[in-house]
Amino acid sequence: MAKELAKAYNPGEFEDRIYKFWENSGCFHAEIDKNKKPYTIMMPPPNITGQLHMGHALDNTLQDILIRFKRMQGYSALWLPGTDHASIATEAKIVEAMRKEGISKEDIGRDGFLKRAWAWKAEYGGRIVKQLRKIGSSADWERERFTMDEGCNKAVKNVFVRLYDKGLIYRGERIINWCPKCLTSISDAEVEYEEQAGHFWHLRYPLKDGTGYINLATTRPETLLGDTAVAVNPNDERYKDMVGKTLILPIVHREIPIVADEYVEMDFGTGVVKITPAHDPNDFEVGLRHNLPVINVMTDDAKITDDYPQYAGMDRYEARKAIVKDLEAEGALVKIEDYSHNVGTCYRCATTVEPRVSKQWFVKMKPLAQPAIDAVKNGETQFVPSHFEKTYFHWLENIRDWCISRQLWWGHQIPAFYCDDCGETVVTKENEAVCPKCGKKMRQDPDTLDTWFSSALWPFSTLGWPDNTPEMEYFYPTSVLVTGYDIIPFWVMRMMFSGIEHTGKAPFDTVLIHGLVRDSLGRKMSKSLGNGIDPLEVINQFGADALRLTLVTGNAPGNDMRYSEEKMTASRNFANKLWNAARFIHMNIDDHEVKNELPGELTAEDKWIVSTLNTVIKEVTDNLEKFELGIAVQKLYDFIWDCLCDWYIELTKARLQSEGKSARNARQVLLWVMTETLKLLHPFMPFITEEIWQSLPHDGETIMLQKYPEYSEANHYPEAAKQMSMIMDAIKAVRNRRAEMNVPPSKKANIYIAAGDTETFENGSKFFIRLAGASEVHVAESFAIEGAVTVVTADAKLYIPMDELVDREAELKRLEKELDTARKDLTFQEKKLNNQGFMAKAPEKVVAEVRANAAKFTEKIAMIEAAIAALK
RNA sequence: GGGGGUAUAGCUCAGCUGGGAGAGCAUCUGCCUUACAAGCAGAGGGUCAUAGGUUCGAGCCCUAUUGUCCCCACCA
Repeated sequence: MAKELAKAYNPGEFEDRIYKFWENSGCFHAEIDKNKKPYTIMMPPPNITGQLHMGHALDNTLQDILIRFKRMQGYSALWLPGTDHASIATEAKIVEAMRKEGISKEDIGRDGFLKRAWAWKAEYGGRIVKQLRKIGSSADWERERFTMDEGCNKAVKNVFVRLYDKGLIYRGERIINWCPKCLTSISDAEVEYEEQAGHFWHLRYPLKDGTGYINLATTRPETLLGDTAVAVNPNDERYKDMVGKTLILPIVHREIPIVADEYVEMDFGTGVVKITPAHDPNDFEVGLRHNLPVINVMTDDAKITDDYPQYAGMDRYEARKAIVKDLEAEGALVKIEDYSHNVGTCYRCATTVEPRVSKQWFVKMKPLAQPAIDAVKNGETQFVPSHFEKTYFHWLENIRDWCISRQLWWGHQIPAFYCDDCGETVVTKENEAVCPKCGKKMRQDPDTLDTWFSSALWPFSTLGWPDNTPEMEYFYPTSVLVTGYDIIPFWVMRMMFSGIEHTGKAPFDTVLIHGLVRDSLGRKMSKSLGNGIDPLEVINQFGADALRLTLVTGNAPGNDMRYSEEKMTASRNFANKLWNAARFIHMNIDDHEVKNELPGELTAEDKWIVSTLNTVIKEVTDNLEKFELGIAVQKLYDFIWDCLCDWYIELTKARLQSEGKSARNARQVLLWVMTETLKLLHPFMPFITEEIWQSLPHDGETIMLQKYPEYSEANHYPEAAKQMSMIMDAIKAVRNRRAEMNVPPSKKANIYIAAGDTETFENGSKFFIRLAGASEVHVAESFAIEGAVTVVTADAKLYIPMDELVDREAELKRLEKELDTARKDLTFQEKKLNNQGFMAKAPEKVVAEVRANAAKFTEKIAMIEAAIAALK
């Protein structure tokens, strides 16, 4: 039984209600079903600290479109959602909250802190997934996971032990990026570089033998405390004799050698570099090559250590000032230059990173990277668009070992145990360990793992791995990963090598990459700029469907897009258009018994809309299969607005006002076409399509489980389509002429249509009355009419006798102009037909098209010439 | 320094394996034609960045140049 649609489109009235209906009915849930093919998408887990932003909205809209499409196609479509524990971000948030209460981490200890963290997660961790529901995400919430839940923890331990046993995880004293504010190591990928204005301090280090000095420059004079050498290029003639000599380090007065190393550029500065292995990654490498001591001069919060009493406790910037002053006093400062250079900062807190030598855990990357490269090279996984493969290769080919230990408490604790007595290390999945040598209880490594270590396992840890679960068997490898290009190095890459290493299979068939949502000026949305748009506010104002449509329209894979309110208005207007088309159909069917199927007998216009829809079905499906979502939705937009609303509904109005079979059939076609169209559109705009579908006569509980429309040979009517386009062309031409002559729509006129195909125009003559301002329509093969406005199309010549409007001169001029255009058109086609190369090499289909065009223009020319003759 | 994206109508962007350039918005004209003024009908507006090349044919493929954006590396 049809129920009433509200007068205006008001998404706020039904979106939440429909979402609840879906969620309660369980149709988001995917089951293992051997009669269906699986289709799997793992939702990139948003951080529990996160708030829904446009990036999430885009990412989830794309995934939801794909998953709804495949679900309707009959796949067992699993979209597995979840959240990420986001170690640094979450820990920072909790530490900050505690700071306001005057408590520190140490005050409450590890267990107390973790208790607080879990409580925080329980309270706020679900916020983001609630927000994801607002945009219509049809995720399987029954399977929702968390990167720190028991299953993920099991997978993490398993992976750690496996890689350790294979020698791919090791612990070592290395130089790493250290954040003095977060007090943890961070990986190379977590360092962001920014241009900063700084200085070049030119220093003078004296030779021990008193024979002279060596000049060099530094941007960080405070690291001088940790200098253990000075380096020059081995090929540098200027310093050839110096190599091997000893210098006295100013202030500290330590003896340091001059070494030769290829790393030094002769052309830069004085060609001399001071070497501080403990505080610079390159210097560290030089130090290794020359066996230099590593002297750490800073504490973990970047203050000078007690080894240098005159600076002890100063932070690095204070110490810099003091040291520069002392250098000057000692005569070791030559000059100061302004210099702008890139400084590494913590991606989380923007504090300048301090390179630091410390003992950390690493993953050996080279052996893992190669199979991940191969999987994409051999097509096991493909990127869309494919050029992102290059980014991916570039990263993997230049990869360095991954520092995975973090000096944080919120995360997966490293499953390594140490014996405080004998120094033995045990790596185990168990929760405790006893020293195999001295039998003492061992102490677990206090550090946790990089957040990405657990997200790297997301595609299979969520399916029960390492156990060989039925889910793993059925849903893995997954079908598509949808994510932004900025996440390729952090996550895509790591999932790829993890999946291959641990399951033997690449985790996805396709990686669909999208761009960033920028503001209307093209700027990245950011908190500091305050230009972020809150998707929830947008949904409140325009509706989730409109937001989804905006995000997917005109958005090609991999490209950034701009958000603007104008686009939202346009999308909302489209929703309103569809809504009103549905209301129109209601108006016409509500008082009748209307079957939702095509009638046996179809008129030309019925066949035209059915056939056009049929083509749209085929194209949209093809586009979706190829991830061309923006193109697909554009076609639906055009079909609905242009074909269905502006043409078909208008074409049927006259019939609908009549009685009998013709009206009955029109109602049926309208209902059927609308229903099929709603199904096609449903993945893109799930709420409005459900609401309308429910209101119309239908079978089944929800549109989301209807079969996605399929192309049908029976609905293919090329002949009717051609006939209708002849009529529509003629109607457009008449409207055009009337508008040109400023004839008001209220002024009707007779129309005489001279055409070869009189039958088609006879049948279509009724349309001219409603759509072309005709009072009467006459059709014949030819007419001899004088003093009429003449309109020529490729298929017909139309006369509109409007004596008072006819300006013979103007009419002649216009016709001559049209003749000229038609002749040019013909020449263009003929040129091709006379081109031997074209005739010999162009495909038959193209040649035939050109021939047909030539014939059309020839005919048109003849008609225009006849019209001109008649006027004269 | 290395890698990549992008350049199409006034603006925002599509353009699928090469076959006479499209949409939305904006502009202009005329319409309250009983689904919709969040609408209808019509119009104007583009040497597809530049220069070469491949091809019967190039917005699309190749080369170079220019503008612009991004990523990586980090010369102390």
